[in-house]
Amino acid sequence: MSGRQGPRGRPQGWQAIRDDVLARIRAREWPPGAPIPHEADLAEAYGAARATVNRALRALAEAGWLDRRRKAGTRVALNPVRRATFDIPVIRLEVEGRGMTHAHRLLARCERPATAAEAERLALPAGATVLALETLHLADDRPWAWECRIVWPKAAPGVREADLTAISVNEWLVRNAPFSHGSIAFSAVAAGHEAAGRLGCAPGAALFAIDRTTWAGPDPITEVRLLFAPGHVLSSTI
Amino acid sequence: MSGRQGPRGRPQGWQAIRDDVLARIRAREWPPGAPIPHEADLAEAYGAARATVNRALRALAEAGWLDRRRKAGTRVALNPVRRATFDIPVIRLEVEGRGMTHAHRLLARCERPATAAEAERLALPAGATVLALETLHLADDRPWAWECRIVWPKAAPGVREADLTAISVNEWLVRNAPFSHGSIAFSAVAAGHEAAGRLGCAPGAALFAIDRTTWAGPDPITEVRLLFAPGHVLSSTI
DNA sequence: GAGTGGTCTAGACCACGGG
DNA sequence: CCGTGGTCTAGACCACTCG
Repeated sequence: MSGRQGPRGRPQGWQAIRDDVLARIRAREWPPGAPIPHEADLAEAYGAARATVNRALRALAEAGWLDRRRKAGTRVALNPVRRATFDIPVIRLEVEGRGMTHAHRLLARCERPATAAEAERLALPAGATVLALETLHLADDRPWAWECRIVWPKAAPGVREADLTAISVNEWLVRNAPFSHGSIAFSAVAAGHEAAGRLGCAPGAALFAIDRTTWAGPDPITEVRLLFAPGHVLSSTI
Repeated sequence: MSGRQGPRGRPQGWQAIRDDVLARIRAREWPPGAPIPHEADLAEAYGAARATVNRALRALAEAGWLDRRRKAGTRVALNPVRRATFDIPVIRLEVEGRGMTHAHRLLARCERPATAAEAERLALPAGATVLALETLHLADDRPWAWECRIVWPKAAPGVREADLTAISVNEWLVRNAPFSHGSIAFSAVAAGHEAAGRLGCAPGAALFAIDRTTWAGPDPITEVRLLFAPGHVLSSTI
């Protein structure tokens, strides 16, 4: 996403228009809530085609700076909602990306009927059998994250036969069971006795938690809770 | 981002192409790492202009499904990195969006020289004076989040004169000091005695923390730590 | 060097939704 | 109703980068 650049690294084309419009918003030339000129007018002003202006304004709208509506026109967003985006990599790559060595241990693996609560959350048929897995991820031989997961084998064909000691479930699913959508939630929880034992920390320690559920169309693939060892930080730029 | 829809809600145009390509990726017709046909070929196959195919493929590349490089062509991404995006709204709107009433209390406000650590993190000139603020956000009269912040008035002109009891610093800055970039980090921390007192929880309770620093070009605007009352969950869809 | 994606243009049609 | 943004087309030039 570098974009065309001029002699001194200054963007050209639609990116130049985007930057100029953004500069005017920042300079309060077009204050929050105010309408900005129509695409056609801007196109003439910039000496560009309307499609080029459209490209620039669309980028600003996607970034939250503009509100665009047919007929109503384009306005500077009242509450410049900023979005933070996080990549969700395979845990192994996340660990390796921090310069550490990753390993994992499959602590438990069993097939059992889904509990009533699980069946409801995942819209599973009554009495469905799920694969329950517990994995400990290590970074440089120290506990990194404790992963508790259930998988619906119907939506992840082959998972029963996979050697999940060689490749972590996490990675197997990423490669073999692409999902269409899902939900993710971040929170802070106190370590229970079991988590404390797995992660080698004191009971009650503050742990960063990620809960994630993924679907392939109407079928649930997996539901997982990740508890990270104390001190874990998830960061990004905005 | 609704898109043109056909008779039964099926996307048309570039979105139809995007969905079809995505379906083929999911169906392993084009497995991870494999090249997909050139834009020109796809345009002919779909009976569309190349620009339309380009729009579809660009959307898939932005979403992480495809890797595109000039000359090398377009390939299915090897590690389908998924991104989670979170909106960062004004706290008041976040609270109200959950159906509660928001209020805030300015607990402390003082101007003081930046500490050495702050000056280094924020690249402030030696001896710079910052505005230090402490705010408690309430939802339905119960503690919601405790906000500790420093602001560099030079980058937020007018903040000294603002009545921060009427409008929270958070909101004032969003409206009056747009930032160009910044960093954000999520973590879990144990409540100290002060935080426990502010948030009305037990010392040592697991709290969800957000640390954020924002800049206007080369100038730092503000650095803030938000500690949320126990049980806070940040969720999103992917 | 040459192939591929990135972008621009000029013109056109159309869906949406404010008034 | 009808203005505005959303999208499509056909053709063109160009930047990047692989071989």
